[in-house]
Amino acid sequence: MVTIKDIARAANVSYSTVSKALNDSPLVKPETKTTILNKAKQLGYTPNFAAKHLVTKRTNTVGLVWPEINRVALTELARHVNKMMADEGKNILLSISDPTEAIALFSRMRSDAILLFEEDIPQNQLPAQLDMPLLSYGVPGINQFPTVGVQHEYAMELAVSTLVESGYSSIGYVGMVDGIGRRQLAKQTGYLDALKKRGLKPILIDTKGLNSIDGFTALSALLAKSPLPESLICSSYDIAVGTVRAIRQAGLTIPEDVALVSYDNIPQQAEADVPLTAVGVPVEKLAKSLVQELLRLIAGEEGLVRELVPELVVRASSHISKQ
Amino acid sequence: MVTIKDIARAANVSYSTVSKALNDSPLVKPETKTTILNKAKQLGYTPNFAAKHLVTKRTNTVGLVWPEINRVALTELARHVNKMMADEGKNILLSISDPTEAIALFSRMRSDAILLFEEDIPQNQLPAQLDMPLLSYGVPGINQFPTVGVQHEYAMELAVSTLVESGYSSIGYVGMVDGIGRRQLAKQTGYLDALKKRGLKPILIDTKGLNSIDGFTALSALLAKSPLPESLICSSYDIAVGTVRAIRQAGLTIPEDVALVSYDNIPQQAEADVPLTAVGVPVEKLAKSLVQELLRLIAGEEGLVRELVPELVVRASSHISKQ
DNA sequence: CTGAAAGCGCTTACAG
DNA sequence: CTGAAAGCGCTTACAG
Repeated sequence: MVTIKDIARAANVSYSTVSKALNDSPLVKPETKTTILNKAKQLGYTPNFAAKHLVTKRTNTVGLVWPEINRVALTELARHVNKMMADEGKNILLSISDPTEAIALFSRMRSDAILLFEEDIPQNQLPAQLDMPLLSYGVPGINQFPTVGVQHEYAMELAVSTLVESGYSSIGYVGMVDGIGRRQLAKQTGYLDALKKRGLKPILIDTKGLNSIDGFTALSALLAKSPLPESLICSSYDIAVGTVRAIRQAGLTIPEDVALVSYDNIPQQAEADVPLTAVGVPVEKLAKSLVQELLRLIAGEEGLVRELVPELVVRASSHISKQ
Repeated sequence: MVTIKDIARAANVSYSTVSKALNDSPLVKPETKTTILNKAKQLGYTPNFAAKHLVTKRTNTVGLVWPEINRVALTELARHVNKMMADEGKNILLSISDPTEAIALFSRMRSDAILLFEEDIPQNQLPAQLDMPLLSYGVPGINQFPTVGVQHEYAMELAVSTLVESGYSSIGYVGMVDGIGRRQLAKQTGYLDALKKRGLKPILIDTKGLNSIDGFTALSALLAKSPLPESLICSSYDIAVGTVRAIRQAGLTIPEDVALVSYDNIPQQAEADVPLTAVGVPVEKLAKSLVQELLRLIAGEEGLVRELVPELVVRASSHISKQ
């Protein structure tokens, strides 16, 4: 591989001058700079990350630990974070290995920071001393590192409240009910609390899975044996997609026959078969918050636990058109 | 961060001895080794990848370029490759950036090799000179780097042939028909050729997408207006999942009312609602082949273009139980 | 068996 | 503006 020494030789300067030119230092004469840059391109020079890192102590790399790589909303979030970090000159590198191994890897690589999409890593599964900031996206409480989370309970309160204001008192919840994963559990709890507070009867529809097809299957089964509630809250975008299909399949109309509010504030909700009313922290805000926290942590500032406030976006699916 | 010099100081030896001990060199006395290893653990030492790489010229890292991160079968493949490379002491690092950027990143990082899951990168979008082996998983032909591919056409021949042998002459194809992506196109071509060869009439059912829900929607729409073909070939596991649901939803039985063969040879096929007959290169074989090629390339051997031979696994979905 | 020395490819004070 | 020197954290011949 070509190094700055090769360029130096080709351009007839010292390699420290090459280094400065490559880093666009004002200390080098414009003409020299041009010559050097040309030679570099001509030789097909690619800077050596490792060597640079060794002296600068920065890798400009953030490790993302995400063994699952699934869910539309999480993928969307990863995409935004990747893009926004790139704009800051930081590269996201993803590992799908077990969290413990992935963290060890990023530690050896001296990533500037680690971002955890895996929510359920107890403190004791972490290396005893990790000289590296770590940020978790998830539900605070299970461990004590900095976390960006979402007020899932409040999101459900918003969802229930908009339906109640529209006159609904029969409100079902479509989601994975057996509480695998703290995020799912928090949503469900929020729903139950919001109904209880209003003296309404909860109707839990268990999807037994998190894919759109699971939402579809649960709703189809329900439709086959009993009428639907007047309105439904879907626990995620994926679930909502399946739910909508099942409802339309049965010849029912949204929102006329059943109103629907979906979790996950992502643009895809607007492009569903029926534009979906959604609650959740807008994915751009979530990504921005993660990126800001990451940058703060990298800058050596104190880690925080933050919970972001969900927002409600009303679209056709929860709004009954008067005719 | 603690370095080998810190350990040397703590263990009262030179840091070159520490280096040897850490690498389990036979040149260092067992007792000294033990002392050093203990001190290292005690101090929470993590080796610095960059420094090591700088001298050894190896990063033991393979970059995976996969902007999409979707599809069950691809995720399954990534998981297998990740695991098998880990067993070889190599770490897979995934980038979801644009392929060009991702490749540039892995180039600066001096990955030992790059694996492309993105199939459609023309040669001219690559850096002029990439001093690094690159392996593509996909359809050979669009570029000229080493490729591991699948004989999609033969897979479809297998699928059609097993159905024909079971007595079917009405065989539909469920998939994304407008040819986005060369993998999809190859499957479709294989199907059309296999039918043509037998003088059978092709029936293309366009899913207009690659998610399970797209398969479901396409089948539902079809069921609503006309009877199904006697048998169907689904272009992927995701599509098959949706297809099966739609068929059962309509009160039909597999394989009695419609026989089904699915693409993608992954264990998940056996666990579908109906165990699915599947064609494709078994995912472990595919992963093994990718890993072997990668290791060969890393060892400096010549790059090849290989196409693997799909296999047929017969399960209940294509087998009519005589009663 | 142990240690001193050179060097991997860079950046960055420091002289000139 | 340019270059020589030191040093980042390691490995690996080479002496002892």
